[in-house]
Amino acid sequence: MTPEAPRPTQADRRAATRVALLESTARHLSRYGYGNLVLEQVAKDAGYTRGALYHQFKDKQELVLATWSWVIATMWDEVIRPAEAETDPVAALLVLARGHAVFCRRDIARLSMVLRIELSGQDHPVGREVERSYEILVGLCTRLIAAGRENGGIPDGPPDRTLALAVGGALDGVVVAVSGQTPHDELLAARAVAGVLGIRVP
Amino acid sequence: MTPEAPRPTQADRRAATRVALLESTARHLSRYGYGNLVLEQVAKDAGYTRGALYHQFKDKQELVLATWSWVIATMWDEVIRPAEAETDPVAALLVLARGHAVFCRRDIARLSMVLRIELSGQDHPVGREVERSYEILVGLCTRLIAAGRENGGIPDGPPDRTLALAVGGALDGVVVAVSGQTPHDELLAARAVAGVLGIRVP
DNA sequence: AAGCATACATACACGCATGTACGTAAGTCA
DNA sequence: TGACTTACGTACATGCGTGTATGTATGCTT
Repeated sequence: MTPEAPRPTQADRRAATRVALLESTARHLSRYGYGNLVLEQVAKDAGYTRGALYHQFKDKQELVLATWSWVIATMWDEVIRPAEAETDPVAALLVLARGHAVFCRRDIARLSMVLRIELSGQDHPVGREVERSYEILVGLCTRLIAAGRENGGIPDGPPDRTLALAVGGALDGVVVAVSGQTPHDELLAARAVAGVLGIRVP
Repeated sequence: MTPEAPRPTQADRRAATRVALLESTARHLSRYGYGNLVLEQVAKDAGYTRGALYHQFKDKQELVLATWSWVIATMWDEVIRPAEAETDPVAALLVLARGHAVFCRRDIARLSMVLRIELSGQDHPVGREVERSYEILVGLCTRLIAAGRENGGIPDGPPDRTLALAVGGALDGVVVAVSGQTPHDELLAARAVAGVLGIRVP
């Protein structure tokens, strides 16, 4: 028995509908992108109307930003943190690859790529936020690659940052292409990353 | 001196306008996708108005389909044909990777990925056509992989087709991520493909 | 050179999605 | 229990993009 009251309070209702709307937004966003996202469909898919949506979120932009933060937070817990726990940089990068593949087995798989593809280079708040998150990830990869090179685990070649961008791209690309094809997705993601890094395939 | 008349005829004008519109469409499509494609911007960027555009193309859909065919034809000549000329399947796949990277140095780099991401799974004529083209490419990769496995050049692992999908995804992902970063793009594309295939990195 | 066709521009009608204003029912607290 | 707030639905206004109808100038034909 949870410490929550058996009879749901208003705050509970609010939170529940919020999560439903965020999940629905993530699904639709990953399928249709930002521009083609239709709020009526989002609300309907969550079991509500646009009224509920506009009651909880100021506008489309805020809804999407909230969804993005929500997804990123989840991804951070399930993918980034385990990778950071590794001591060896190459191991960390491979854990990242496998974790991302597993993380993307959900319906929200393509969300990150869709938003980056659609809004990168645009002067859009959502695009800026997405790029900011991605920049952090690329920074992490860049540092791991630099460490791996000092370590001797990663051979010389293109600049660290270029390599990091390629790692991210290959990873996203593979995962989107074979999304859900358990268990090959994990292996192939790891292989793609290893290949880009120039190390022996695992 | 070309065999063409020095004074441009109407057919010449029409063809020139058509190419200008197709090029502009490819650029805008690759940046904004299909849904966010604004025909007034496309026409303006080509130096015309929507009037010219609707004079040459029935509607938005036909314009995009024409642009797609045009891009695919170019890609076929510059990427697929050279790859098919190789006798060794692994060599062919690596030529494909490098060729795609070079091909995507243009502004139209992300076009294929953008359209696939946005329209795949939709019941959209453009989406169907894009998937059809992509399917041919995946089929080619699948056959090359099967040959490479009989050959002994590619180790066993995930099904041929799954591997082909991963190859395509990794390739697109890398190329979009490091697009234009000559000469690293070529190397990294080849490495990603090799990694996915499970062969020693080139 | 006159008449017709072509290439392109301009102006208008329509649909669709967003955002907002308002209405209603249920929950909360005195 | 009654006043007030919260959660959500409904209805309307606005903007934007597409498609179409019409206008104009230039190139072709006889």
